[in-house]
Amino acid sequence: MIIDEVEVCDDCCVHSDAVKNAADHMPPDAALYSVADLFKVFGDATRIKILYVLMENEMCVCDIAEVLGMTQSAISHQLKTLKQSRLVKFRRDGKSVLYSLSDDHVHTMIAQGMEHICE
Amino acid sequence: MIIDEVEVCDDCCVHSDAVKNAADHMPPDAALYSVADLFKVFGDATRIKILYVLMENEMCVCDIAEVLGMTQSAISHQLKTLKQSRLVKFRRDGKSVLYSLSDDHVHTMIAQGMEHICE
DNA sequence: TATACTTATGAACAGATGTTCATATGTTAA
DNA sequence: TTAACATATGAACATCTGTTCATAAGTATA
Repeated sequence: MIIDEVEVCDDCCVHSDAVKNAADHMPPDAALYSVADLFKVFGDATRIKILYVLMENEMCVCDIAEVLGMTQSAISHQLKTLKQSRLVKFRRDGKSVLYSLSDDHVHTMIAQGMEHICE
Repeated sequence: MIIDEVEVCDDCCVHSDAVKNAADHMPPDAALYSVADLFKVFGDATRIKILYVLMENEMCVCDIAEVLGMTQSAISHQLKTLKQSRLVKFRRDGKSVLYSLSDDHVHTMIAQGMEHICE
């Protein structure tokens, strides 16, 4: 049996009502890709570390680099990603740029993740 | 000034107390990598779609494949990833293997993510 | 303005990731 | 047991991703 160019089994198609139901309750594709992209941002140890550091203090780029033992460039690149996802905000303070967490979602998200792996 | 093989600025090192504080409050590296890995699993649209489908019904592999319009192989590979992260569980039912969500963490995590992108 | 300092960015490279294809494994029914 | 069905898996391939290196852009001080 061929449906939408994809070959599927016959017995399973007995569940076609379930298939239909699931398809109907699916959020729009754009939303699904957006959430996936958001999680992708959390899906890197360096970025998680940066977020943890910023939970303690507002911090400049080179301080973060020092805490993590990484280059300024690497941190700056990652901060750009975090900015684009609106997970961190920033303000200029003289020569430095001070980064901090955008809102409480970051706390909540990470806490939720930690909870899962600690079970 | 050189610290730990990484060059850092001098002015920023005025914040060395903040640096020290942040470093002290950092969870162990293993935990950080584990959370990142968990988020990485959520960081793919196909896997997000699979999880959404499983919110509605317990489902077999080829039904999921049909809903998403993807090959059985692609879905099976992704289900393996989801199993390894304990996000889905499964049981055999005759020839089929029925997959379902492991626990409520999945709901909570995705809801949290959705909330963030909808702001 | 000139210099030093802090951050941002583009290109390049290596390693990771998702899908496909072919096929193996496992289950049921004839 | 044999045939048909459902799922799992390994290898290969193209794409994506994170870091490095070099350097540009922006800011403050002499």
